[in-house]
Amino acid sequence: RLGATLDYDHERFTMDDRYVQAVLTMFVELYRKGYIYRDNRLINWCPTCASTISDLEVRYEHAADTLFEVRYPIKGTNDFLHVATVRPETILADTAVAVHPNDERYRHLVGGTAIVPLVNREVPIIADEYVRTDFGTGALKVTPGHDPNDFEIGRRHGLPELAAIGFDGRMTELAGEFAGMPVGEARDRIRDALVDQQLIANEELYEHEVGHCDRTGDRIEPLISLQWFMRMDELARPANEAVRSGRVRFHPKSQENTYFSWMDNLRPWCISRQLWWGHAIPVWYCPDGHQTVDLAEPAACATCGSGELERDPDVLDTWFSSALWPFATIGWPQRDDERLDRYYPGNVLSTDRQIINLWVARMLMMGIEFMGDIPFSDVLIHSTIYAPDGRRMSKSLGTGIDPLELVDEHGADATRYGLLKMSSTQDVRFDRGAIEEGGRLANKLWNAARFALTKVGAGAAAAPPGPGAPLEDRWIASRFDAALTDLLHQIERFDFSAATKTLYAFIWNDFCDWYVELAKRRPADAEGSGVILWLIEGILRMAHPMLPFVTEAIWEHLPGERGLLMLESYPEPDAGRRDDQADAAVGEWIEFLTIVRADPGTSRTPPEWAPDHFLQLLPRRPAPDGAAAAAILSNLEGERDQARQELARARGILANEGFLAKAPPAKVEEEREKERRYAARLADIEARLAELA
RNA sequence: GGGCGCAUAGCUCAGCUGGGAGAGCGUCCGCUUCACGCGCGGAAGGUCACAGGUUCGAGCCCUGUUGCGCCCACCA
Repeated sequence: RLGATLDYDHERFTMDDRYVQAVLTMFVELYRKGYIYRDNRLINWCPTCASTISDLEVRYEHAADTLFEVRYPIKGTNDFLHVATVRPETILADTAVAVHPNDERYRHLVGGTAIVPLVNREVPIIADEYVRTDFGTGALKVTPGHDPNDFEIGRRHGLPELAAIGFDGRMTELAGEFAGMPVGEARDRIRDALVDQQLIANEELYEHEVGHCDRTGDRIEPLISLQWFMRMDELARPANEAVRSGRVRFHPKSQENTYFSWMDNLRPWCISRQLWWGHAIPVWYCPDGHQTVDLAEPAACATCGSGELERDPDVLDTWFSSALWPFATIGWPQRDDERLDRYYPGNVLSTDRQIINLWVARMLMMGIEFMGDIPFSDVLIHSTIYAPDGRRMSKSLGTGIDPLELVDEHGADATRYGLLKMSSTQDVRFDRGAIEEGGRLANKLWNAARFALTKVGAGAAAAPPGPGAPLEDRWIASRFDAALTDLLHQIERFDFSAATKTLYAFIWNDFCDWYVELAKRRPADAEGSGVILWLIEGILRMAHPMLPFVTEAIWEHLPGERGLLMLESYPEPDAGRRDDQADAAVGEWIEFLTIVRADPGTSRTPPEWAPDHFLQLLPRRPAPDGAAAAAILSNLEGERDQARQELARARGILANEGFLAKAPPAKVEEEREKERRYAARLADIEARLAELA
């Protein structure tokens, strides 16, 4: 509906057989290279999804919790070690208490034993650099099973990884009398129990950020689980380098920050998901727990030969399969598709910054790994469009706008133009006015072109203006080349908003307001009609990518046999069309006519060279009645005041010795010239005022 | 907590390496001018968030303040 020129013969769906094969191939190869492995790790668990979710799908939200200061008895003494926690329910899974190695307050306790309250488990008191001496009491309870930091500490010290909370969001058998309770309830009950035993030294309000599931909004439960992971550090290095060296460029460049800040701190990627829908993980297990990784179901276990195999029930994170989109869609891993050579690497990837890390970074890594080259050289991060009131567009808020409705209401060309005009290096609010502008421009072009074509004689052949062509013909050819040059630069810079402005100004102002108005008043002649045809062809080619439908429709009306405009080549700039003399002359005429239109009583006279059809644009002199005379007087007085202000400004600047001494000479001369000009104009106006008086 | 960005005409936004504030829409005043009233001509409208600083000169550079947005982050 938008007129996008896509290759509909090659649609690809992520679950197509060939695409599935590509995904499995990637998994198996990465596994064999040692990047993919299975491990017990702390993962982000969403209780409602009943699945792991990736770090990038965790949304942090503000939460007001209670920070408890809990007393842990120190074995063999009557002393207590105080630790701070917001999650007393995880006490049941504590396997150590940690302090900072340099913390004088606790140094004598390191190596000793603390007793975990309620469960009376004896755990070591350890020293770890991670602990902050200035937070809480400076002593940290270590719960490897339920906290990411603690998990790391636990791995460093070889601590057991216990689970007091299960995948159903309830307390496990480990929790003893609290087993089976939902986490929230358990927290209250455990707090009460601690109070009973006088083990809570303090409670205070604590505000912090807590992870929630991006989809369900559930509070994320960090749990230990056996999952598939992918090691990222080695894969990231060349992808990082590709952007660092400029082989891959982000537009705008500032978006590279997003990329680097993530790429420089990559952690293993948990790629398995406990979902019903997705690419199945190509791993089979035998009763003894050996795993066999292969593209298709193997006949027997690769380790023990057992024929009783069960497939891994998990599926892959959706972004795993997305990472190979640039090459798996055109034939990889088979090499039988010529498009693979022809279209890889591509050039521009256009996307939203939300998925720079989820998708762009991973396509770069996988492209380099499997194709040996970057998948694209330029990453265009386009604007995110917000609703007119500044809120995010979303279904639940009802703030979304359906592009198809826009196409119905304003047309596809208008919608394309409007979106291009709205585009920016930063986020924008949806502006229906931009789309309406596109609609008006399409309408204007349609009318102007059809009218101009009536001036083209039968059998005329498109030809650019020669040296002896009428002034306006040489002028418009010069302007066309300037506009085309600007437009190409703007498109190259991905500055589509500026490009719409260039196109609009050329079509509406130069072509319609001035050229057509001049051309239609001149006597018809065959030579000129070839120029008009040449010009219209050029304009249609130039505007076609932005306004494909209306330009194609006009193209159809051009004389002669022709194919589709969309198959024509794009026009190329030609400095030979530039004409300084025509630019200056018509420029002078436009300036003159603008002044005359604003003040029909002006004493200014048209330039001597102005031909007859130029003069026809002059406004008719107003009848010399009283009202008109008063209007002229008032206009003149306005002009006089303005000239006085300008003169005073120029003189003020020239009176500044610092300016005379330090400003560039050209600048100083510019101001002197202004002083002369406005002094002359002021004298002229005052003379006319005296005359009227 | 760290980082990035934005505050310019009633509205949506442009303003490149610092030299007299722009566009479109909206508003107001005129127009049956042989393409278009989705049009033509004209006009009004801005202490460029605030406070300092650098400079002959700042919307643009520096510092700070206020308000808003986004990204990243494992401080109990």
